[in-house]
Amino acid sequence: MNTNYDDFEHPEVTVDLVIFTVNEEKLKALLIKRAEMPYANIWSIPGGFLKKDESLDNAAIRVMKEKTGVKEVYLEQLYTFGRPERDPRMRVITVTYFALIPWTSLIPPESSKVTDLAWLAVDELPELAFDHREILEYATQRLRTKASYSNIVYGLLPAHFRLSDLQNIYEIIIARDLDKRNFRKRMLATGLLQETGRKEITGAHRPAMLYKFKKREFVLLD
Amino acid sequence: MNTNYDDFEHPEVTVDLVIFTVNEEKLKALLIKRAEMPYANIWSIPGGFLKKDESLDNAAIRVMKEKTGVKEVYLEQLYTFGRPERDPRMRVITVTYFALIPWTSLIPPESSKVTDLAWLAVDELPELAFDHREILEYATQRLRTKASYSNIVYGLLPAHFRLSDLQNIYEIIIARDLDKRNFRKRMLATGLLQETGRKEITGAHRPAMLYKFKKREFVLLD
DNA sequence: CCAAAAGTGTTATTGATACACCCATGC
DNA sequence: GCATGGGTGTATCAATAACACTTTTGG
Repeated sequence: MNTNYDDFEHPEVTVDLVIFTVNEEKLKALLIKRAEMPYANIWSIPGGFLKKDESLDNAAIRVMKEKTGVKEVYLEQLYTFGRPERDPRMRVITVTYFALIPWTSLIPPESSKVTDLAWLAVDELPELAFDHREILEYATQRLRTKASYSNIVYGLLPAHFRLSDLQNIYEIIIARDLDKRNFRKRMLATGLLQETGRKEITGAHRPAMLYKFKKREFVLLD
Repeated sequence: MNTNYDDFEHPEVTVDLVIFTVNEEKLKALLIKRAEMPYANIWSIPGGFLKKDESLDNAAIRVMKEKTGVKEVYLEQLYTFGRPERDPRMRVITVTYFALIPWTSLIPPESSKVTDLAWLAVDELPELAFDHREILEYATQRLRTKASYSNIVYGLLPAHFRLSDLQNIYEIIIARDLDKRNFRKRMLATGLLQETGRKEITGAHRPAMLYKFKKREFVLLD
């Protein structure tokens, strides 16, 4: 390491989050309308400055708590962006995370009447502040890729769900229809699912078996 | 974003690299023996402070140039580590990269007579400074995973190589023997390889066809 | 002619895909 | 009794895994 500190300056470090959910048959991300310059009134992804003595993961957890009412979340570091001109005010390095939360855990759903927080569909995005579009597209890509070979979609589902809910989430994320019989066969064959015996009682049709994932890795908030 | 700067401090940002090569049938990483406290005389991975107006990628490229004589390198951002106590002197966030270079591109092989730079086998590591063991293990894991579903091992091979060289590299990385016929069949079936017609002329045996990868993604240094 | 690495095919198994009808329930 | 979503099996195809001998060369 170089110890000639004169050649260097300390950049700011922020942690920004791409928080996904699925609702109304769409993959959506939580966005915040900025109040101040630069990019006043432009949508941005939630974030905050890294605090002294706070780990990166804890900063991400803090931002999650500040912006959503959820109790647990699937959270994973995504990528670190640091183009010198990405913030016009000063040098800012941002460590980004992506998070998955089930729509059903949002309290109240479509939280309160704040107009500066919104869940927007990732394929119908408005202009975004800074390099947040690049970040969001990178996160979306990662989610799509990872969903195809792992079971992280549990982060988008409530604890108990029907196989048709699970299939629905997959179809929305990978933007392709799946065959019902093959899907169910494959999912049950993984051994990751467990019947929970109970049956839900919604509409005028046969009630479905509810399942849960045997293992889920969440970060607990509080 | 929070604009109350009093709660925050600017951490240092460094870029650290795990530089891999394969030599003597082993996966090795480039390490540097630290001269100064803390961790004086302890091995560490190469790195440096991020400079003003320098992108993260460019910082990684700069460190590569400083420590190796190679002209091109496979380079990919790995993960960002930021535990508050990871450096006893001050708060340091490190953005890590992993790099792959072919042993044959090192000039001179086992560069010069410096004793503070060494290529050490990743499964026989000494004590490492800071959290560098964690970083190196994370990088090794990522290399192993990625090698199993992509063709990034081209970064460890010279431009022209024999199929047996390629198989050898894979076997070293995934630490498992592969069937020669299946391996060759599968590799040729990908369509990523191209015969280069020429035949090498080493020992007392049938000369091998040399191949090259049709596409390789390198960062060029200089 | 011997040593050393290059090169080459077939069979069995496993996983992925395509595809259509009956079931349980509420109204 | 009808509308709604729940639930099930088989046949084909593609990919993977197991397995052993002949060829070309230098010395």
